[in-house]
Order: sequence, then structure tokens, then C-alpha cells
Amino acid sequence: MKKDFIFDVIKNSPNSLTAEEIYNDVSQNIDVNLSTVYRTLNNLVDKNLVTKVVRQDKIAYYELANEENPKHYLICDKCSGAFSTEMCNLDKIARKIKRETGFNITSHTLEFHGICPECIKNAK
Amino acid sequence: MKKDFIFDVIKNSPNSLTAEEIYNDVSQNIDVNLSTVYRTLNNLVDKNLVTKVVRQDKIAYYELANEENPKHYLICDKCSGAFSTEMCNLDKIARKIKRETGFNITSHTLEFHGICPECIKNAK
DNA sequence: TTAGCTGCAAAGAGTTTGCTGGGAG
DNA sequence: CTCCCAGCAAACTCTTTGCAGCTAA
Repeated sequence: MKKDFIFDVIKNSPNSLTAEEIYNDVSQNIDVNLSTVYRTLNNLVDKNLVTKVVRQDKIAYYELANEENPKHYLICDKCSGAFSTEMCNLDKIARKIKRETGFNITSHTLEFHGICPECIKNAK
Repeated sequence: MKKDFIFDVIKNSPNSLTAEEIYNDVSQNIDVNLSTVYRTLNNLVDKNLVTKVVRQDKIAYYELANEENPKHYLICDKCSGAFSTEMCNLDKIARKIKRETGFNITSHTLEFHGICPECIKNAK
């Protein structure tokens, strides 16, 4: 079934992908409808196999659900490239907030915006 | 002009607001069109007077631009309430990333998701 | 058979835009 | 006289949904 094709694309991608990117990728191998992609993605998210993150561009990005996935992005406002980083340990902060506010934190998203080294270089 | 009314609502709100909330608020005092609200908001954002943040619900939230504004939110997945926190000092992390990757970070957004104390209590 | 997958077209939500008239300096 | 502001309706983008047919266990 098509779900496997869609899931495979996500599994094999080092980056998070938009529904459209996944659609384009899957379409190279099989016929599929955009609705099916969206439906399947929501399905995978519900089953906690895939993680969905909405970024500042208002587009949802999907990636393999994985405890070790950082889900922290450096996003270049010039070229729109996204780079992930693992440099920020927010678990410590999350624990602190939980302790001091009683808020039961289950997930988080972090986005840094700026200009990537490549674009800085090109601007000169 | 209406820009002042819109800006005032933002200035006087302790929370970040959606365009619709601002529209409703302003409408209590003067006649205004939703397009005008959006246009004015984009204007204020361009002038760095107001900050716009897109959250996981895909809705843009606006608040007064202010260096001291935390822009870190605790969002309850049950009641959708949003609470801001100042507990996380990301500047340190931002500096580290800048130093180690050459990425010139200019802003960031952070969202914690979970269940707020109130909803935890009500669930029992 | 029963349940879950699909495609298609239409709807939906939030936001933007083109056009036009109006008000401020 | 200009130029920016405002209203209105239409357009746009990403995403969801209803319906009907199909597929697999």
C-alpha cells in the first residue's frame, strides 16, 4: 500500500519534509494523490511514527519520530534553508518548568532564525 | 488613524494576540475591516514595532516587539491556553551556535507543549 | 464481508491583493 | 496635489473532508 512508500520517503530523508516534497518524491515511483499523502501523514502522526512541526512559514514539516531527533532548526531567512542542530539541551529547562509551574510538558519545538554562513559569504 | 487603535490593543495586552482577536477588540471602538488589521499588522512588523510568531496551530500571534519579551510559550494541548515563560535563557545557546556554525542568529521561537496544571487537575 | 485505502472535487481557514475611493499633510 | 489609508471582494495557499469505488484480509 501507498502508506509504505510515503513512510519510506520520510525514513530515508535526513531532513524534515513538507507534504508537497513527499508527494513529489513518492510520485516518481507510483501514482498517488495529494490528499492521500496528507491523510497518510496524519495517520502516521497519530500513530507516533512521524512527527509534524509547523514552522514560521506556516507549512507543516514531517520527519521520522525519534526520541533522539533534535527538532531544533536553524532557518536561513535569506535562502530558506533549514539546518538542524543538537546543541540545545532543553530537557533540563523542560524539567525545571515542570517542577516550578506544574505544567506537564510532553514536547517542544525550537526555531532559530537568521542568515546561514553560505548567504553571509555570498552577501559580501 | 486606525493604526493607532490596533497598535494600542497590542500595547495594552499582556498576551500575544491573533489578528482576529485584535480585530474583535478594535471593532468594539471603531469600524474596521479585517484586511486593514492584517495590513496594519504587517506594517508594524516591518517596522519592528510588533513581533509575529506562528505557532503550531498555524495561526500568527502578534505582540509588542520588546527585547525583553520572552516569546517562549507553554501551550496546553487540552485547553489551548498559552502561558509565557522566561525561564529559558537561549541567548547562551544562540551564541554557542553562532560561534560553532557561523550561522548569524537574529531571532528564535520556542514552544513547549503539554497539559497545564488546571487541565491536569480537572482530569482527575 | 468488513474495514481500511484511494481519487476526485469541493470546501475551509487564515491571509493577501487589486482596485477604488477617501482623508491627511 | 500627493500619498498613504481603508473597504470590499476576490484570490491564494495549505490542508481537510465527503463521497463513492476499490482493495485486502
